[in-house]
Amino acid sequence: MLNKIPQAAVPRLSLYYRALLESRGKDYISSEELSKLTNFTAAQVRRDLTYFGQFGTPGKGYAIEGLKKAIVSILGTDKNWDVALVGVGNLGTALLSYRGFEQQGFRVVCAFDSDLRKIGKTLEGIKVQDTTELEAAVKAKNVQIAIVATSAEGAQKVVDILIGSGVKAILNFAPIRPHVPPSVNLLNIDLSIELERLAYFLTKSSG
Amino acid sequence: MLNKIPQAAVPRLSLYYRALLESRGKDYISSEELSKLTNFTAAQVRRDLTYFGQFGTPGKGYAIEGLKKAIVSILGTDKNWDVALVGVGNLGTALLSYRGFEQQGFRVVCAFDSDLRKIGKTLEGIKVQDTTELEAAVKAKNVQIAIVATSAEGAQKVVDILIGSGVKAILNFAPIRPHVPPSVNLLNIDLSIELERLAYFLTKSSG
DNA sequence: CGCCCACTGTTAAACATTTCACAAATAGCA
DNA sequence: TGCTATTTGTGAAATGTTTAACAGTGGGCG
Repeated sequence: MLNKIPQAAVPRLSLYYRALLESRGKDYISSEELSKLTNFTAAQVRRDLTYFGQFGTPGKGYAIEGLKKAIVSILGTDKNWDVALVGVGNLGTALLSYRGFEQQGFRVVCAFDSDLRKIGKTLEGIKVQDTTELEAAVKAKNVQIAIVATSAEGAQKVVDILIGSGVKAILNFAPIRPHVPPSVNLLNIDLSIELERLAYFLTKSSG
Repeated sequence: MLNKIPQAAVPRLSLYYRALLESRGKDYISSEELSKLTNFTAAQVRRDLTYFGQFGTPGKGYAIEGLKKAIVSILGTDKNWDVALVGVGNLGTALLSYRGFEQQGFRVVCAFDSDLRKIGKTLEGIKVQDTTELEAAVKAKNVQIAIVATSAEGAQKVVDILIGSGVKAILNFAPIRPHVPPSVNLLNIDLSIELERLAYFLTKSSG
């Protein structure tokens, strides 16, 4: 397997997993069936799966339980990850109460804000700390993942501190593209840009 | 201009625009300078811009104000868009109070939920209506854009109603991939999948 | 006006991803 | 065991995107 894995194959793997969850009551599923459930082509399903290994049985298809276990192990969602949350505004608070985190093995273990009115409050069982304590706390707890939900202004500084504290992956909601070294995994969720994409599509199709 | 525009070029256009906002005090900017501000290559900057037209002056670069106006017009963020919000849970509420919407010409004009405890409440000046009123309200106000922030369970049904009511673009936060006809623009922001991508990157790099 | 310089716009090449088509492999059955 | 029906896994082709290289264009200046 010298082939490099296309970035886009990883989220598709997640979608295959979801489709498998809906396929109760059967032992095997074919790439054809998986393609119908996910709206990808059968060829792509097979190709994608072979990027990560060989999971199928010719003539039968993929053993559903085995494939589910394989995907969970590839994605790493069978492990537990401690997460630091920086920025407890509207979005940060919503993320704190998002139930999906724990289902995927993510546990928010500390939260930070620079707003004095928020520091000291307890949300979802987590006490909000001053951002000045960020580095010490992240190092002490050996946190590897951080979620940045601050304003654009503070975000790069927060990211720098996080990286200096040993964080290896960042999910960034602030509307900037922070600079990070290649060793750090950065994923941007940028609402402004998604809105502009929508506006573009609408403008194009409706004049 | 027979070339088709790569999907990924549109969000890059948004990022170029952001860089231009930071470039006060100059009249012209070169593709080289833009590339440094955005971390793309200069060739890509030029290529991307020509997908949408010819904006530069050889020997000088791009007129900043003119390019800003052009991008705004291409993206359609100079227009005003009325938006319907479905699902006023933690995330929906956070989105309602997100200030970025109005800056980009998006105005949430109605909000819906099926939870009786939320219906009738007023959030950010918007009175939450029962989801049963969705179709009538969207038709009456001729809303073209909807944000879906419901749970996975209700999402497809909500999307069907929205499309039946004339909505042309949907920003979906629910963790499913709704089926929509090709005429409708669907954009998924899927937190679960982003988390799994992060987990994958971490698993790969740290064993 | 004509030359030079800086920079764009574009053609061609490189690279990446997806689709196609089929050989190889397994299960099931006689 | 040998044959057939399925369905995988994968080379090769098609498609799509990015990068590289440079011809052409406009502006500034003598």
